[in-house]
Amino acid sequence: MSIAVSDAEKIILDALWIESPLTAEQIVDRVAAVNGWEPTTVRTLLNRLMKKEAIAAERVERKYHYRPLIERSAFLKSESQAFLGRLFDGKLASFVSHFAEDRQLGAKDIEALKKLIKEAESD
Amino acid sequence: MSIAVSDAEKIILDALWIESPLTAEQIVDRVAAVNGWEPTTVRTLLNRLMKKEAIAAERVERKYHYRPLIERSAFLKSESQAFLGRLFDGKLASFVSHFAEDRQLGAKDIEALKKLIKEAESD
DNA sequence: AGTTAAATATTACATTCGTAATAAATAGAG
DNA sequence: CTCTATTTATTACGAATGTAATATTTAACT
Repeated sequence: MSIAVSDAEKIILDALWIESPLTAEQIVDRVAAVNGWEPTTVRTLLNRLMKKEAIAAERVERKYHYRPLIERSAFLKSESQAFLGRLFDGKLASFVSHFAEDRQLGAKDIEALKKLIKEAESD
Repeated sequence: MSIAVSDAEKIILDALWIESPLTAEQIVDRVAAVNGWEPTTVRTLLNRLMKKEAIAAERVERKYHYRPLIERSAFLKSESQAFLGRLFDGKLASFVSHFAEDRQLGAKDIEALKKLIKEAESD
């Protein structure tokens, strides 16, 4: 199975998926204030992601330049599968069905879904 | 926000959502072997769920009879929202879209989605 | 009433996670 | 060459989780 990335770690990855490589300092700038974190917290998360081999770093003079080793789409895929497996027997349809029963399906969702279905059918 | 239920605890809840009330012993019978758990592990999980007020128990002579306090559908709803929020900006369509891009959208899913859309539009 | 068996309650212990503080290394300033 | 500032590395610590072992209570048997 894939690498386990915690919620806090995912915030770091998000920054790197938007842009990479980034130095620790740049990552601090992008995520610390928003999440109410101290810079050291960000460093800890970077180190944990390194240990998990979810990111890699290259030393350029004094500083490390970090980049993701796992792809965003692969991550989303595995997280989605884990979610559906855990709660909906792995079936997307079950999930959407539950969603609909609960009236969480808004007009906008319906429009978006229609479009997706059309696309999926056309190719 | 809702009660935080861990993965292991959810397995206990699943058993109680299928049938309740159940005694600790009955729950052990239903989940211990399948998950490779000792009976004491099941007791621990029951106690934790009690503390979280996710389940309740009534003592009948020597034994407790457990029943869920949170509903399955409410649990699924909150977990679904947490999932979508964490990974897809809270948008169902984004999730499905990612699914489609990844070609994980099967014919059956499409059928189910169409049906749901029809239902959602009709009422 | 004392002993045992069954059930519940308490305690344990390693890992992961969130959240950092502190220590060490090293490049540049003087 | 020594001091300082910057950057990285190590250590910390409580809560939650997975996974149980042990202790206590209590009903029932002798």
